[in-house]
Amino acid sequence: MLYILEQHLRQAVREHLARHYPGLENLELAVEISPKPELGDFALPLCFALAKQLRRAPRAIAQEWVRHFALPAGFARLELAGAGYLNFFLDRANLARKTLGEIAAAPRKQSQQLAARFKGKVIVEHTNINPNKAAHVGHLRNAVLGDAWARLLRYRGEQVEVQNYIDNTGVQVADVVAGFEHRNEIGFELSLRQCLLAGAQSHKRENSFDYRCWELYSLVSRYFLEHPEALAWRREVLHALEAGQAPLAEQGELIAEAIVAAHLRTMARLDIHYDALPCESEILRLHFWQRAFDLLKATGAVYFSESGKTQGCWVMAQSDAAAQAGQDANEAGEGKDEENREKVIVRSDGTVTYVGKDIAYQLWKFGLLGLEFQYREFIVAGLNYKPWMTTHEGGPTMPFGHATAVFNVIDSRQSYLQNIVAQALRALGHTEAAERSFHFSYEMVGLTPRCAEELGFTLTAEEKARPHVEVSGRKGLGVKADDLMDRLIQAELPEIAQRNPGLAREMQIAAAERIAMGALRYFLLKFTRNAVIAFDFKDALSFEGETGPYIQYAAVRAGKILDKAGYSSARHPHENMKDSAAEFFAEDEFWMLLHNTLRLDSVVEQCILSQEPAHLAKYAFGLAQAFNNFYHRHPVVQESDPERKFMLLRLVAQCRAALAQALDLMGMTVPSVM
RNA sequence: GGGCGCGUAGCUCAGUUGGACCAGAGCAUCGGCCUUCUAAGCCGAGGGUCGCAGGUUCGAAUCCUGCCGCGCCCA
Repeated sequence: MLYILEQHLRQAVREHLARHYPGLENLELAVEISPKPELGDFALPLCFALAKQLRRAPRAIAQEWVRHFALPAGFARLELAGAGYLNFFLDRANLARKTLGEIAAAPRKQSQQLAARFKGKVIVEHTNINPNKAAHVGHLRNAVLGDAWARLLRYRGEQVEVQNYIDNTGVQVADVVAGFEHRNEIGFELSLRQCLLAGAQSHKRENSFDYRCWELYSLVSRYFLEHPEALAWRREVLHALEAGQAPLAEQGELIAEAIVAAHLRTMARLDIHYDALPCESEILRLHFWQRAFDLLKATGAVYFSESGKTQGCWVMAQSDAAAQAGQDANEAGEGKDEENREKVIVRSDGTVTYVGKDIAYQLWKFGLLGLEFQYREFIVAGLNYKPWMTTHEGGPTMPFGHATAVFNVIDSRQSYLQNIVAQALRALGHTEAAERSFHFSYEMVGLTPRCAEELGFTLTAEEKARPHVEVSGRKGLGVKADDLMDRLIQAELPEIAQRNPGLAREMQIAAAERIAMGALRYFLLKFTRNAVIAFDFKDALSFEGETGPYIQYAAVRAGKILDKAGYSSARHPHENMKDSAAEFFAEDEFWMLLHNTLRLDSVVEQCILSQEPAHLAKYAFGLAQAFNNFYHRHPVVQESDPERKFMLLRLVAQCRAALAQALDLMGMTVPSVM
């Protein structure tokens, strides 16, 4: 609600500017939430900017505003404060009557106030884990960020499609195929068949197929380091994968599918789902790449290199300035800096690089390739939904792709490659698509040296001195996603059992899972995207302070009060508030709390504009803090004045709803008990 | 060599497009609060030359320049 009021205020201010300060109506408008109730609800430092333009004292200008500005509906008054601040006060009682209960009891998937910005479909691509080993905590950050982003966009009213790209013909899968083929040399005891069977039959984590492959992958990687001649295995497998040659290609498919299934189950534990699973194998076999290559050649975006290091390769002209700035590729390339570089797209042996395939994929996402995938339902045991996976064996086409905007959730190390993809779109004349290709980048998750050692790895003195060490699938160094979730649940279960001894075991487990997943998701969302997370079990396993459970706890407490008081919004309709609202919300404490709950849409908008879900995390925590504070000061159920008690209950209901909504946007749920 | 990001309390991090009391939160430390709607909580205390040096501005943690340190990417 505050979002709409803010928009109305902006509109009114603009009109006032146009009428009384012609030529200045396009001045940037900063609208702030006032820090204290005495200073109103919104604050505008506008007069300082006007003072600069008009060369007059800001206070004098502010006085003119106080005299002449016509307040929009919902506002009570305007005051001048400080050296020239304009403080706007809302009509509290009026707003309370309108807004209490505005946030529905059950979380909404879409805001009533916010409208979509993009004209068509928005694709969010995230997760994208190489299907050759178990997911680790770094992958979790990607998926949790991507999922929260998709939820925010949907709430904003966007039509969102979530894709998870499967690189099933790459080096990483090849290495695992080679590992199984040569398991005797590298010292791995089980065959592919045995691993698959054991994984299907056993419930033990260590027997699961993705865990076995994690182990195998690090074994084979180490073997390659010690026996470089063995890299011939990889080349052989890679070739077979790209050509679709049995039996190696079949093994690759088997492995990749089993691992993708595992990843989907892992992510489903966090309530993360995907609409489509486009596979690299289809990019190749359905000749997506060939089409993209033809387009790139026809426009001269890529050319055959006749000499130098890149001789025999198809390359794309590339200058650092262009790659980094993105926009002005041509200008930068022709500047003084002659040092243009060439990015290899097709190697001299005819194989296409990852970027090449990525260009084809990106073109397809925008519907600019002129080719479509075929799909099959990807059925996974124990999964509560069926995503569509691309296939080369025939199947229906689906209305995937054809987006007007694309967000690629990929860590910041790949920003160079992402820029090349955007540059390729531009070179093909698709400037709009290039501008609507967003690299939703984030920093990696590293491990604190202490954490790495806890996992049984010995570090060099140099590594120990670093703030964090990099997770490495090749080294097998990392915290597996399922392990982490298991540990969180394991830590939580005794806690919930102790607090709710009478509760049925299944209910205890369900609550423990919700809390554990909430803790994990919040932990990964509270950092801003460009902060490196130095992972440590101590912080990640915490349930106190700035954590997901803290927020869930506040929501559960609020629910408990409402239950105890037998409150339902149906029994106490808001129209009946009458004058009690004015009296009640004259108290700053209550007003500030209501005000806080009404900020949700503004916060979502801020998240969208800055592409930063962490703002929502901070907001939810702050709201939980405010509610806890209120909770301790006001024993609602004991309140003797019935009119006041109803007002308190309405406020509690409002807080509960706002907390639940904020949690839902982060992919978290409110447990039934805590 | 080029590019991107970071540097804020002992530790981990926030800090909207520069703005109101010359900085906030969590953790950790210390001290209080459970016969009351759950103490996963609340209240309080200590703790910061916002990396350093200049500049722009009525006003800078925030913008510009240079330097130092760390991380990542490209060649």
